[in-house]
Amino acid sequence: MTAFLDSLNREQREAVEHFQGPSLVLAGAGSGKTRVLTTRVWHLIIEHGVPADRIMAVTFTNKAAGEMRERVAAMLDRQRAGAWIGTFHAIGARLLRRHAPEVGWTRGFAIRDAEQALREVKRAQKAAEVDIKRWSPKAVRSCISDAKNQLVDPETFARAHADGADPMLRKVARVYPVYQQSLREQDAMDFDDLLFQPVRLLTENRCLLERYQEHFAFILVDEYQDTNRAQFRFLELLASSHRNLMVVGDDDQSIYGWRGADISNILDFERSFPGARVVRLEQNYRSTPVILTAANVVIRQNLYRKEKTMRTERVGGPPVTRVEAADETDEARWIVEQIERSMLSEPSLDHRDFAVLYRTNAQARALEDRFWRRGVPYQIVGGVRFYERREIQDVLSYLRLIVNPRDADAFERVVNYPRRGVGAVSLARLSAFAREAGINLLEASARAAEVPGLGKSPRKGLSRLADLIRRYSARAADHSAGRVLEALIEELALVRLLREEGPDGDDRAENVRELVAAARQFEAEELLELDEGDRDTFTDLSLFLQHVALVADIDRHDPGADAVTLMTVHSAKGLEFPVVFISGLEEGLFPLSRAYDEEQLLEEERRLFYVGITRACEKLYLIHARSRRRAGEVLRSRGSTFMDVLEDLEEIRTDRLRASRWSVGHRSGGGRSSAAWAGKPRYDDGFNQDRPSYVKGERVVHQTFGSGVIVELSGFGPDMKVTVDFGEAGRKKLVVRYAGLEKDYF
DNA sequence: CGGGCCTCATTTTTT
DNA sequence: ATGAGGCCCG
Repeated sequence: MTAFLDSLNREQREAVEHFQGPSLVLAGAGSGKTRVLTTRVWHLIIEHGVPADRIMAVTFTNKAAGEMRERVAAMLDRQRAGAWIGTFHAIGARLLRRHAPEVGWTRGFAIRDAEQALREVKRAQKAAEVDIKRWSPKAVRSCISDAKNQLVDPETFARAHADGADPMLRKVARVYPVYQQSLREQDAMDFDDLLFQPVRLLTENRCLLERYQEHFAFILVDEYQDTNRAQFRFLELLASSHRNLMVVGDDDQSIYGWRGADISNILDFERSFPGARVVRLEQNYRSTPVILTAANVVIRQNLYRKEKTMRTERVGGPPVTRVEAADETDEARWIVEQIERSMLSEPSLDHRDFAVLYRTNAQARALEDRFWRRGVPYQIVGGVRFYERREIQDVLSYLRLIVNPRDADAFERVVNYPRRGVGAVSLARLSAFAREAGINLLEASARAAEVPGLGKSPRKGLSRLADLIRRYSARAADHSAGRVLEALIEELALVRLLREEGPDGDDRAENVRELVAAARQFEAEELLELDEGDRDTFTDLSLFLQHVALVADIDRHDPGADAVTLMTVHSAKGLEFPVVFISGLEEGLFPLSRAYDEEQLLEEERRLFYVGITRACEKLYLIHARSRRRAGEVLRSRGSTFMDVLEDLEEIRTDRLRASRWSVGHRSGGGRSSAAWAGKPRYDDGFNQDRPSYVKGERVVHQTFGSGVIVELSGFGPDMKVTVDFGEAGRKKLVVRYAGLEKDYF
């Protein structure tokens, strides 16, 4: 039994054996933190006799949760574990599945994904008469999301900003309450509600809070550096009485600041929980010292962090290789060839041992093209997510409507697919009727005959739809999700419909089939792990939808597949590969140009680079291209300054660059030489006299915002931005090359 | 009401 | 470059 403890180093053991009180484990990359977490759960159960279900372990991804669940179960040797292990969102949802009525929803509430939420924002903007063109729904959604993550409810927000100085916030102050009201009417929550509403629940219900404080005697949190305000508050509420809270994280790997993650949660943990025991895990078990040194040197550039240096007992290792390519095609070609070369010279390597990481999903395209053409197996994680594909959303919307007839978003998606002759006009008439009668759209459809002004075909289409949903709702009561899904697809002849759509139809039909398979798999595996109470309360179909709403694309990554992994650096967090290529290491791309504005953003980009480096066990390649197509334009670029601090690099140029006469005498960093192969670069350097330059205080005219005064300049070259005060229209930060500004000479 | 054409913005990362 | 969304016409 002590075998689990004996295999740990001193610090890991200290963390595992920590019993009561708060504790902060600063776990560097590759330091075995998952092992520490799982072993501690095991230790609490076996050594201290804590009942498994009184332990809550929170992770960042479903995948991490699954891994932890498995490992704990394995250690406990088939004793039913029963600990609450999951993401904040999953755990929040689980609590709400029990108590939602106390905050204004039913227990069967639907969960809106990002896209559904966006449509909801648009509807809310229309209802609140906030121009959708002037105020981008995406920006509004992100404002609302920020507010929820800061635990600001619609009323408080409206009170604070309705007459505020910021025009954007003034608009959001009108939209947010409408948006939230609409969600509630449809019995739906967005992702942020899964954090926000549990906090409300526990704050407003003293009794319940005490019950759960008592129940969750021990709380463990993974990836603590990525928690936001709402998550912190959730933990604080539950842990404030017993303070048995262990958080594990690495401030150097905090890369979700843009999503509201607050790095000060981890930096200030000792202040929030005085007396916390701090354990540092600085021993790295993953990478060669060469790679580790590179990582240390990079992250040391950051100021806003807790000082630490990862060390390893390993020795040697090949140098980090810096590769310069001509453009993204050349870059992709070189990477694929290098993988083939490596596998030839090192027969023990499999495709699965390689990963190609990049900053933005758009970069996957050129890479995929090359892998595909060379016939090298690959798997891409991220990009267009499976569950967000149009055909999948269409089918899922039927299921959503079957489970929850109040779901107007699902209704609108489904009402005219397949065609039922119901367009915008009919829908408006139906909505008006429904509103007047105080019923939902589905009920209104069942009474289509009474709706004034409806044409013959919409009338017929609507009552058929109502009938269809009614039949399937009945069927869902005693049939599995897979069966319901299959019957539905059959009845709607969806496969044929998709096939007839054209070239992509077959793929789409295939995806729909994959969805059926996913439902089947859910029933065979995941369903069994759920609460018995939940399984009694909800239909299988409802449980399937609850599950689908919370799976991310990274969860679909199969580390065992015989394929090279292509993914963003963000997605790669928590993973490791023997050989890692980080591609697109260019100024403006990695770091992304917008990060130049603020030191904090730049530090986050650097942490992201650090995360990328530390994914590699044996060999690391850093690749940059001299020119790259981005959004239709060819941009010239130079190697990322992030690489400048690295020493002892092996430096390579691709064949194509060597063959090009332009590479002779090329001044690195200058980026002045115009290359024949790169097409006509539109932006050469920062000193182009054809481009207007701006100074503070200058007057400019913008097409929509009118005349304004420049109050600030930032960025440089193609990324130059100006902040302009347009008076009535407010202050805007604009990218010069897109803004189409003209000088205002009065 | 639906199809096709045109414009426009996109260009970050995801539970 | 490419896709999504809006607008107009049949």
